[in-house]
Amino acid sequence: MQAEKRQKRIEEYLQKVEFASLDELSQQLGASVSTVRRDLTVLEGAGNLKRTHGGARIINPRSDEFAFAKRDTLQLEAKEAIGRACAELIKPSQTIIVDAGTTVFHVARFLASKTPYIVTNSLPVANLFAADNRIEVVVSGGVIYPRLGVLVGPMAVQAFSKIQADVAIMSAGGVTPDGITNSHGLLIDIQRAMINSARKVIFCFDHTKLGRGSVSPLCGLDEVDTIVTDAQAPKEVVEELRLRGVEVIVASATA
Amino acid sequence: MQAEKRQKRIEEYLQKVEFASLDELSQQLGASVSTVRRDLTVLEGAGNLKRTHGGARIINPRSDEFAFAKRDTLQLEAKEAIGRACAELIKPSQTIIVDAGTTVFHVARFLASKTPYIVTNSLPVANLFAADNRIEVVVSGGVIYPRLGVLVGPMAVQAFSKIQADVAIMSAGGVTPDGITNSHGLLIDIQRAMINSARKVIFCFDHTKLGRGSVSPLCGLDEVDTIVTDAQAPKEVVEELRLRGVEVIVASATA
DNA sequence: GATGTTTTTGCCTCTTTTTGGAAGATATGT
DNA sequence: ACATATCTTCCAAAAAGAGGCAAAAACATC
Repeated sequence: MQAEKRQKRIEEYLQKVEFASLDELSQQLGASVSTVRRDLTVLEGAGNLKRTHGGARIINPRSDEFAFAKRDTLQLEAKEAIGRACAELIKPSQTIIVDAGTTVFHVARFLASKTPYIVTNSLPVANLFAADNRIEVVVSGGVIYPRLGVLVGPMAVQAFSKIQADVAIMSAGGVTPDGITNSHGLLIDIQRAMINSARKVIFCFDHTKLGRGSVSPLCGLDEVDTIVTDAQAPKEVVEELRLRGVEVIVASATA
Repeated sequence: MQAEKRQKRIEEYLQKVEFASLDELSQQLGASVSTVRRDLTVLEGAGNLKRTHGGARIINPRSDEFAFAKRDTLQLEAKEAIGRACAELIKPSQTIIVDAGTTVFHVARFLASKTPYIVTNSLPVANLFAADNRIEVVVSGGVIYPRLGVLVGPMAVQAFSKIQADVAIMSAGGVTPDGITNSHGLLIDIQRAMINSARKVIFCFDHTKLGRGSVSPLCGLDEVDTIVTDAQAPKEVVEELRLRGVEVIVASATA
């Protein structure tokens, strides 16, 4: 792996765990301890890290598990596969609600060819289509939730309550047979408004989220029409979801 | 495959993943590593890439910004001077309406230190502060007007009608002793709402806009408190504006 | 359509950089 | 103070870059 890539992954990893030992990092990156040591020296010079005995600590801990990393190389293929598969479910010229979150962002990337009418509260998604004058994009109002680039608050809720859409493409913290959960309470109201305003509800989950629960309940499976996930999804969870009447699409990672 | 096409694809690919190794690119393009190496040398010369050992990285990872922010080197110094001068008029923690447009965008760049509370309908401005969790930014809803990255339509008008701000920082197509005019009819309703909601109205005009008229009238000079312009502004127009009771600040281009 | 020229491409070799490990020095905890 | 763990420094191996060269492709000319 290349030095830059490795160093970026060190930063990303530390962003999540705040502190990591050299062995841990070495294992995480598949590089030797010496190499990690050298990388840390460089990164410390850049100022984002602080080395400690036996490891490193992030200087500015913004440990937000959902932080939107635009260049989220982690599981990029899986997310692209999900994006492609989910975009295929959309018919041309439909009105589509697009949720925030990295997984849904990757869906949006494949939507352009459908010339959809898009309603979103995600700044990254809005930016994606902003320069494209074939596509009409409505941005909900709201307060920017930093790092995520989502618009939240009553303005956002109201914006989604007032509309009618063909499809809502959404994501959340986790899904179990008991329903879908999310960790950000602020988002729940908005997502509920999205679900209520859409005739069809599609959720996108990468495999790490299947079978996983999160803090706040968002909705039951009966409110979900389709779930799109990637090929590494545990089969038993997929089966369980299908038994509950949800259409589950497993996207294969073909290029 | 042709060199140009290949190089374009390299850029596109790097746009997605930020870094890529030579092997990765070679495989992605179906060309040999040597060829990719040569392409990267060319692209690096063009300035969009930076080569690293074993791969390459895009130079400007914030490519989601709008075209205007980058290619706007025209009168960059003048606009920066205006931006700095205008930002000085703002007191810490004020509520500020920030209009769309390149000139105002440059003001926004200097606002961060005032930790203002910002309300805007400009996506570029929203993006500017999206990652900064010290600053609260409210985005008006609306339909994206492509190319400019402005949110327009009734949602936007309503958003500004409902609020109360300390200052509105605005821009328009031109200003004459008869008043301020703008070319985009869609924007007029929104700008009028901004003016009505703000206790103090500041307009920023680079010198090319002084004394120039545009299509639709926006407001009279009596509704404007302050105009900020750059050092190349024609003196007679500045005088004329001052005679009509407007405070005119001429920003000097000092770094 | 054939032929000669120019450009591009892929491979080879040589040099430079990076990597992983080992040995000794330094720090940490009991 | 001792044992252990961690850091620094150095070196050989591996990976990557640079430049040269011949084959292939593209281009131009007739």
